[in-house]
Amino acid sequence: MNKCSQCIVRQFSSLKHLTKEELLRVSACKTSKIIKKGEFLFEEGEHINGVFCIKDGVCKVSKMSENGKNQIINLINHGNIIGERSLISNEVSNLSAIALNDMTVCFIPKDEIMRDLQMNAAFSLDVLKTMATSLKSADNLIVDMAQKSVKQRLAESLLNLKEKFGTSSQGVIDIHLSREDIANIIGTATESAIRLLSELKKKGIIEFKGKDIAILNDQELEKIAHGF
Amino acid sequence: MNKCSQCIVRQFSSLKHLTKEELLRVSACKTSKIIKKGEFLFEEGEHINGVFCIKDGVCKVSKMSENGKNQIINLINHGNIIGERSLISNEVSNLSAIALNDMTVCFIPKDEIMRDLQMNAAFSLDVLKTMATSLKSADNLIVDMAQKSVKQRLAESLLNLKEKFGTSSQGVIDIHLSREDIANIIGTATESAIRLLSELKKKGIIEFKGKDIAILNDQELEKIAHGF
DNA sequence: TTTAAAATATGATATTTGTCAGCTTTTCAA
DNA sequence: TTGAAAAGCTGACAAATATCATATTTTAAA
Repeated sequence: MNKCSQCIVRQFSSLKHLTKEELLRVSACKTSKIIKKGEFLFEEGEHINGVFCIKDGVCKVSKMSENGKNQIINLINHGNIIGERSLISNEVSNLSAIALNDMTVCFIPKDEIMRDLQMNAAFSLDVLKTMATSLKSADNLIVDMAQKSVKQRLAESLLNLKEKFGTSSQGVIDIHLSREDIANIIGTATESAIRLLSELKKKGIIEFKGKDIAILNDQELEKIAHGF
Repeated sequence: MNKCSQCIVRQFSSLKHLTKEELLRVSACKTSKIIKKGEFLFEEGEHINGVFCIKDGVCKVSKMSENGKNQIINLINHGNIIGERSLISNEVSNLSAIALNDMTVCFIPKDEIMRDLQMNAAFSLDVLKTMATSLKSADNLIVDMAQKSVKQRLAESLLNLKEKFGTSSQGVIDIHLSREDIANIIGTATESAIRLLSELKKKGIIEFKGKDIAILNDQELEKIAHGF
């Protein structure tokens, strides 16, 4: 079994504040899992009872609206932790997490995390800080959703994806999303997303072949995103 | 000077987890302020350097979008605390807070709160819980903004306002908002908000005279909010 | 490999929402 | 008290977006 002390998640998450002894305990009680592309990490309404450390892969975090449409709230990359909120608020999850590609994750049971939260102030403060940052992005997203046009949101999302996942040698953004997923990120109909992507392509601002998308003109895309 | 131990804010916020000694220290270093209707509690980009306890009054928490339109993210009632996020993330505020009526607030400087966060695990865990809850509502708001129509959002907002602020004897919701503020809550143009309010009035679902708004038919409004 | 299902694409059209203009009512300070 | 400014209201129209229909391409299972 792999040790948590060596894990990528430890480097990038609040877990870096755990002591050696705490890490050993976590190592001892964690379970490892492979989640295949398209499978649920967890579902809306589910008791999670712990947190997931993402060692490899990416998942989309989404929520069903009352209209029956899915909204993707966030994409979570390897190195990150997910599920800590429901654990802290002690409620069933209000979100679903679905693997976008094959994932390797570890599951740490609730009791261990809660114990560390209570005993280790540095850890607890760092989790607090992470949540404060999440709240800030959530606020920004609320404003964007409420006030920006679909075109602006698409432009911004493409830039965010490039920033978050990087690009391959050819400038292709390193994440493969269906048109439906893109639409569900920006909060629009799939057809609208497709149309606007085609429009950006026609204008030479982006290029794509299937799910391989490359941004050719970042500046122009930023202009659109910021409303000039 | 009033003691924090008697304060309404203590009853309803995480401060209830502070010990007697901690409360005394807070009492000693806090400053009291009157904020008049329309004045800023704090502004976007400002270093807050502490938290505000709202003893009386209501403020709107908003953010300017890049399009130059204001979005109201939340309304904060007396008994609550505001400003803890920027304090925790150690950044300038990304939000503005403006008094909707005359307010009485106390300001607790950053150092005192940070000290309590580090020393008092129960307090820190409760702040964590509060933030987890805020994140959940933020997620819900993102989904609503992205997926619901303006009409749905208006219906939902009216129900939320009634729930949050209660009603007077005549069924009038106990908060006075301008049409512009209502529009900025639901994320639409003022004219659209006015039009939809008129429509609801014409259908007998709500009644209003100026800023006095009463819901006559909660069920029907819920149907609209939930998309039936 | 074949083939059915899913994803992508595009046109036509309907609906929603925003914008602009002009008018009335309310508010508030001189 | 009054008059200017702000807020509220409504109509006409424009722009953005959703929906429906249908065709094409891609994917994946048999």
